Amino acid sequence: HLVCWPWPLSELFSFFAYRWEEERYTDGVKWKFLEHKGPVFAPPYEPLSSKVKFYYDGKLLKLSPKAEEVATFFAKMLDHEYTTKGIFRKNFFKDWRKEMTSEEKALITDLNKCNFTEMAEYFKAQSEARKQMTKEEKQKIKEENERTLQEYGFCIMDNHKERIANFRIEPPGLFRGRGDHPKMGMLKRRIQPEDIIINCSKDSKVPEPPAGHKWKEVRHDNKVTWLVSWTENIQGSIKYIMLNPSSRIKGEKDWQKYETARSLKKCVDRIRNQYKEDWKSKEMKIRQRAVALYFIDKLALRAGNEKEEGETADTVGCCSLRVEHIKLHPELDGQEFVVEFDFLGKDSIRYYNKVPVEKRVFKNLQLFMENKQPEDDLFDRLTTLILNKHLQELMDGLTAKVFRTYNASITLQQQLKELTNPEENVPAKILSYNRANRAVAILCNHQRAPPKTFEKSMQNLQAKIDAKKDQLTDARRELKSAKADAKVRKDEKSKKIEEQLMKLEVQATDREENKQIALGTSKLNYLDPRISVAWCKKWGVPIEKIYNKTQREKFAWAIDMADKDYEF
DNA sequence: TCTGTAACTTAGTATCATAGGG
DNA sequence: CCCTATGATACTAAGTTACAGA
Repeated sequence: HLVCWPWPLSELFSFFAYRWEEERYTDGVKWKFLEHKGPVFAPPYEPLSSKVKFYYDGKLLKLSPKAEEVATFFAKMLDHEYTTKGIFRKNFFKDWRKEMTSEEKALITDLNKCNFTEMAEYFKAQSEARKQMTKEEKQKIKEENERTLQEYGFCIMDNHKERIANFRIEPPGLFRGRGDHPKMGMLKRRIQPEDIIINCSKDSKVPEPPAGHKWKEVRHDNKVTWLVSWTENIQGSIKYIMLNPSSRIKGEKDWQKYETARSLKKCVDRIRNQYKEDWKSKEMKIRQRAVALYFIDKLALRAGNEKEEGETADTVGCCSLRVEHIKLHPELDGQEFVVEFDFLGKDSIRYYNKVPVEKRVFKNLQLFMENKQPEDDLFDRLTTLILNKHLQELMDGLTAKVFRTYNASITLQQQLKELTNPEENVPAKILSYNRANRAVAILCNHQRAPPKTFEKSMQNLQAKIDAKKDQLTDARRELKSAKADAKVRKDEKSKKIEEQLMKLEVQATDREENKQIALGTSKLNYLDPRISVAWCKKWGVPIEKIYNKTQREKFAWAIDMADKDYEF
């Protein structure tokens, strides 16, 4: 029979014990049996009704189906700011023209003369209509989605029925990278079965391609975890369909990641002493490596691989920092040796920080910057490969990103110890948890755009608080004037209101502090879940207050494993 | 040993679903 | 009961690291 996550503790342990002891999977074998139904393709394009008009240079023009499809991609984005950006428009227009007939190509030579407004309005009306659907219509769609999920959303890997993460092929559309992306606006082409590589086991039932089509390839590679792959046309990179985080294969990997971070804990002092020594090395290469590692450790910076210029947005990590990204202040606001960082990191999120450093680090940075232009590499003798090779020698499995995991998790554990007040009630404890989580998010620079409705929602909450305060005043007045026999009842009532007020105030504080901070990323990717589970058990906070259903599924292994005394 | 590519994790945001207040 | 604010989920881009092959 098929066993789904979350499985019982005994089974989890016996499974892993079996794996390690019997070495069931050696040499990178990831599974023995894999069967699935293949991907779900994007729905085919439905040509617009002729009532929806497109105008070129003020004149009505019926586009060929291919050109029309691409035009609708642009029309759907019309009220986004980026359709006004030069690069977006240039890339879009170039790719759109490739889809045109020769007649269209000859006629349509200027994007500024294209009028997409009727198309845009048509799609807006469509989405309005979708919102206005009756309950029954919505229910029907929901059931349809559920059927698709049941058919395509699961696979069998070894003895488990597992949820697939992304079983739908990405639909065609216009590419919008993050930040200043040189390829924004390019056409992301439609993926056909002929583009798809299927991966499954030899003894499984191979998924059928859609009628009249063939797969590009069917392979049986059990050294990888993906079920389906295709090559995307913007960067030429490979996209994969893989399993959900709740799956055995992902959970096991996640666990392993935190175990590696815990082994760093055991030797981090030695490594820190070593890189401090290396600041004095006579070899420039070693000094650069040591200063970079110090940044990675202290500031939780990413490794910073080299990137191909012009292919992606101009972002950097530690090893790819340029001279222009830091400023040295021998003295700033009463502090000595301050380094001011200002650069765009992953997803073009700005990293801005002023950090006092050891004198020796400061002097080294001055040295690295000597006779360089702003656009030159700060660490010109260093790459992530060199750094990771060095780290591998210091500890088995150590790479630059382990420091982020380690520092995030250890920070959570410390902060929880510091901030949790045993006397406080559950909502206050949860505020402490969120504050500990927040300290990590700040360390890892996990930012978000303040929600559009932020101000309004704060006002609403404040109004609720004010109303509750009035209610409390009334209740207390009633209590005072109440007769002896009603006193107890009235007192309970004010107590209840007090508690509600306190809850609201905690909520307001939490929300305010969280305005531009995203907690989700660290919670999902950096914090050893066993720390949180242990904290919940220790303080009697229900785990549901910390992890929602999906998160509990992802961290099922940790929920089973950790007791209240777990130490990262 | 170097380089390019494959594999897999990490990331923010758009969209969807639903709980809870009016 | 309906509506909307909010949390959950879907989506897919953008990183890191492992690894194959020249």
